[in-house]
Amino acid sequence: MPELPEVECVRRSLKRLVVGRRIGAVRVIRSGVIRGEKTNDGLLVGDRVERVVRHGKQLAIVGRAGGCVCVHLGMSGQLCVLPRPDERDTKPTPLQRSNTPAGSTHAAATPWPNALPAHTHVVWLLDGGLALRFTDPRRFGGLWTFAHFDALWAERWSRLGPDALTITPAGLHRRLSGTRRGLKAALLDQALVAGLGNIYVDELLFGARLHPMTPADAIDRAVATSLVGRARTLLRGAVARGGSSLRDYVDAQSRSGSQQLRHRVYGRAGLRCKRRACRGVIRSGQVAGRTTAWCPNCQPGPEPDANNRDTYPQSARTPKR
DNA sequence: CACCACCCCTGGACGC
DNA sequence: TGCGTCCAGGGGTGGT
Repeated sequence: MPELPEVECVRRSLKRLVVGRRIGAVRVIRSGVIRGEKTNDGLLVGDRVERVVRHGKQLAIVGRAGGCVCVHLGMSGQLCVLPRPDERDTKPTPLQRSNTPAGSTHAAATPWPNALPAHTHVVWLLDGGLALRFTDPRRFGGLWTFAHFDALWAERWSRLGPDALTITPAGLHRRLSGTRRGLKAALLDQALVAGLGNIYVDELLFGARLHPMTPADAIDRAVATSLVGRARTLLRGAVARGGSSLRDYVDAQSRSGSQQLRHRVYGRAGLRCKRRACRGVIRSGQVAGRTTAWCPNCQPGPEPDANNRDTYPQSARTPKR
């Protein structure tokens, strides 16, 4: 669920709360979520947070000594900064213990926060009495540790396209003209442009009045320019509203956003098009393997492949506003 | 290269 | 009320 705006909101709130703080200790509850060195060094223990960087949907917490932890929130990941419980509050009770996955080690020499919500995988203890928690029920997200920020770029972020907020019209045009895929598939491809997901691609295509199956290489320079402008407006607006909180998205201060109230097609299958002059009904179907919503009036184009099942009736049953 | 199916995983919605 | 089933979603991988 977190796409560029939500990840940017996490970055900003995280930056306010953790930059300059020292990481005193880390507790790894589920080590499987960490790829790369699972050592104290890899997880910045003993280091001080220098900055928090975002590219596309990914974050990096960079330490002063140069190491960094890349965070991908996947579908349900959260990074939350909270006051760390007092030592006297951290004595595990039977109830709290039952939340702890079997196999986790309770090396309780340090005052660990024990009253952890379910699906908490990693907890960093910061100075100033704060704790940073990584939680992710569905575990589509994860952490990648790197000795240097450059290594994160070399090994991971270089595979991504330009960030959706900084891509140039010429850059997008060139990249789109290199593929015959539909716009929906192309814009979801993080190697083409980084940061867009299912929600914002649908919203962007609606705003630009482009059908999701429009061949990407049919986009001319002028339309690419318009897409870049619309994407910036859409994404910046969403950041200003704190992102889209559909299910469980919150920023590092546990605040939810309100952009979901402005969605014009996503989650609105079966409902009336919000464009005043349009009487259309939003439909949805499978495009590029994703549930896709569009207005057939505002976004004329081919119907999806006849073999694709049309999920319209099912989606219409549960309009998410 | 393009595109597909499949997998990862859980909670929420739904049907009975 | 309670249980089974379906499904969303990003991204990686392996096959066609």
